[in-house]
Amino acid sequence: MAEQTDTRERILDVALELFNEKGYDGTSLREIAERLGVTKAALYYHFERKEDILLELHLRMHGIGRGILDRLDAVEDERDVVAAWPALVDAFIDEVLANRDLFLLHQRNQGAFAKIADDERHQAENEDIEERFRRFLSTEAIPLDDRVRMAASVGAVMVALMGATGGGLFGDVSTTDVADRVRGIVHDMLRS
Amino acid sequence: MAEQTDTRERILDVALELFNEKGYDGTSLREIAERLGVTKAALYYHFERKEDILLELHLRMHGIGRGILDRLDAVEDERDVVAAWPALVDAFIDEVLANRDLFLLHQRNQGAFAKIADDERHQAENEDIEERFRRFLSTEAIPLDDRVRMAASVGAVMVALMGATGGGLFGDVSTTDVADRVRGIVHDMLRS
DNA sequence: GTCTATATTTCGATAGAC
DNA sequence: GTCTATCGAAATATAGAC
Repeated sequence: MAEQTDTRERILDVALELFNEKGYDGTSLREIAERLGVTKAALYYHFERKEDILLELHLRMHGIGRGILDRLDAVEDERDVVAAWPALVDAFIDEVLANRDLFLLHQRNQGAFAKIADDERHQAENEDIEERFRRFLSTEAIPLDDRVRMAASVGAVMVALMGATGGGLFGDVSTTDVADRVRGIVHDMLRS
Repeated sequence: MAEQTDTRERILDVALELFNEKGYDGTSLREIAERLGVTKAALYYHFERKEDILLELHLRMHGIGRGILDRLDAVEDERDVVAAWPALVDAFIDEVLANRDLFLLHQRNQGAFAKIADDERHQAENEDIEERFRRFLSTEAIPLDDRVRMAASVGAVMVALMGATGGGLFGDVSTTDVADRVRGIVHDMLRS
């Protein structure tokens, strides 16, 4: 069985593609249906609203971030977070490499996500991971310099690595090659 | 005179606000007009098309980036770019501090900008600054490690500094305080 | 589950009075 | 320079046959 009930999966795949190409708002259900080879109405069998497609993709992104943040929460003393950070960044890099499209979606459609953030369905389950991340970076028990370093390391990974995988930011260089260098650079950045 | 002919300026201000809140595509002219206290039709007296509002904001962003990139082009030998980079990042930080909303717009609406990039009006004058930036990072005469460091430094500034100014990423810490630390961190990052 | 309609809303844009 | 009124297009969403 299963055979073709994974139309739902195919919808999500195509939607993710198109949302990254033209943005969430700039993508119509008609376009998704056409690229998928079905009609618009078929999409409504699988998702009640267009929003729900974006929401599901958001939740997957959420699951990825949660694994990392849980490891952050597991650190007993807040001041030990700094020591734990390099390993977490490595995990983050692995996730970015494996789920680049999802991270790209999140980065490029913050406006659309902000809209559905108010939604009950969204607020119910999960606490926003960005919110949890923010709380860590507001912890006064951690020296400000370390907190800025942690935030900066995330930005460094995002720009250097995401640019390398998708846009060929560095020309014809293998992604793993760039990833290794990013790891080295970020680790250096984190030893204050 | 001048008195209220700067409705044009107010439109741009409100549009920049809304584009950052809900994205370019997610913002309707009706919303802009409402927040401004005028009607939709009034907007069309100042701008022929919705695109033109975005385009004007884009051109301002462009003017900012051009100053920095020109200094990059002024470096004779490509391999000296690495040595010149720290000073350029400092200039970049200054611009981000002074024009945070414009940088946010550019970061959050890459898709919308890509659409108008094909436009004749846009292509005429200026070559896209991101394209010029990309070309530098593809220059094989510069060691890959240095190029990744340069890209990473931009990401570090964007996340740490933009987060600090807008969202209070680090709690109640002054922006200039964060900015100084970002400078230090990025300079460290750039001495290979 | 997917289709052919079609209802409903909203958007960008224009015309013309003031 | 701003308004009211409206047009045409495109979008989301629904109804009902198959």
